[in-house]
Amino acid sequence: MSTATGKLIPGLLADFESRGLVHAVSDPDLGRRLDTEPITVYCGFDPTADSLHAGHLIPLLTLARFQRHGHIPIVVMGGGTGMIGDPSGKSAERNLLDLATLESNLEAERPQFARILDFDRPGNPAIMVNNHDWLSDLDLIGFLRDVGKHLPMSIMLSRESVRRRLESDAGLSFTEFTYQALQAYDFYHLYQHHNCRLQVGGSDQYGNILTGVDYIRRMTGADDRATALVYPLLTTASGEKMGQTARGAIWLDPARTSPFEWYQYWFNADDADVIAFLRTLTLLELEEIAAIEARAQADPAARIGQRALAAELTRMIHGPEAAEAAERDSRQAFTASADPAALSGDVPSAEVTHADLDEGLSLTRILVKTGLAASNGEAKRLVRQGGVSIDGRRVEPTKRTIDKSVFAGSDAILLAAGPRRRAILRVVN
RNA sequence: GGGUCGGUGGGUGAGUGGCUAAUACCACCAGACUGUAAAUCUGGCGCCCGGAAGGGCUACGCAGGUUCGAAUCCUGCCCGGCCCA
Repeated sequence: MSTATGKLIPGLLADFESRGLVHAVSDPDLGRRLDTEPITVYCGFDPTADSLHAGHLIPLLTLARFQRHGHIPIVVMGGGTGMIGDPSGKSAERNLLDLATLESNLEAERPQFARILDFDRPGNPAIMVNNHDWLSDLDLIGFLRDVGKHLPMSIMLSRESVRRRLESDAGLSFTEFTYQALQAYDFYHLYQHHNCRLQVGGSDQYGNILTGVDYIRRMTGADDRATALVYPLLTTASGEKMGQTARGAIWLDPARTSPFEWYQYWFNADDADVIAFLRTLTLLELEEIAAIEARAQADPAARIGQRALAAELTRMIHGPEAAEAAERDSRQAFTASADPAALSGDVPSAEVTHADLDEGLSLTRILVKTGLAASNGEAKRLVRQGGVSIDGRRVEPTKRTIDKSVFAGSDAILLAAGPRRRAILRVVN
């Protein structure tokens, strides 16, 4: 983390391996190369939303690890390829995004990258480029002659992502098929203009990246090789995509996923996942993680791993103050004698007036208003099933309304829905 | 262009005129047990109104039509698979 500028720290590939972050490497010599010279490495991101989400943490951190070891990371925003859509890992043809949307998404994500990568680091600053800048210059005939000519059809067709889609009912359009050619061209462009020698990505990208590696070799004939390094696609112990919930992705943007919710997501990680998450999703040293693991095993009920994971990730994405607040809120909101007035604004909340209270409030509406239930029906169900409590006391399944008596003189109450969701209801005037 | 098969709720995928807000599995939610974990068991899982009983609305690619009644039949269109050209 605190490395002298430009100084190379050896052992990077071994560190990746120890963390379980190496699925495949195309050059067996990569470890040595990384230890002897600074290498420029890139990873592509498709700006499909106006925020990054938890699924982007691994690629983001991968680049950060390179930078901290003295290498130069390039973030390639897929402004051009985002208009095409990568078939890898997708079961259906993707919606194409228009340029204006991509541009605004890209701008929104830029500061999120800057939280993890240092764009001003002396010696090896991170670089961000948009592949629209060069892909949009390509003309069809030039592309077919200069790029397409060097891409063997047999290899491109044999790619797992392509084959699977061709065999599926969804099919594959020429446009999507072309994606790997554009990605190959990206790599070549960066090889030429930024001296980029390595591309990293998820294992589903391996074929695409190798297409680029081959293309560069054909074009340059150089033995200064372009290389592919891919990490395994992480799933949770129950086989789910990491960072996805039934209600959708969890986001880095605090307006989409509050720091409290972000903290809670990681706090709720399964025991079976938590150590792997610490290794792959944080920059904590392996020895430190091993120490956490030992303590966690000695006392699983203390959820030491989850605490460390949630704290570390919240600090990384939202900063130390937000992390401390999330920790405090979580401790407070999940004890029986919680004081709702002491909770920060990051805990979901809603407000009612004294006049509302005098009339009597529909419990159903309050649950919806605080976001604890998505619809009135869901809220009623929740109450009927005994899943709601107020200030630590179970609400009777037959209860329909609440009045000022539940506030007992206070101006806020803590609502709980099930074991792991909390919200505050405040009275205001 | 011709033929043929298909498009169902978050996912997979049944259903081929009323018994179907729609089988099953997964995911998800709640309860019990726990540690804000896992496993297990129980219940639930479109939207609105209602304390409830119940009622209303919307939904099976899109638009029309037949019928007392359609996810199911007919016509046209859109999208996709496969075969032929």
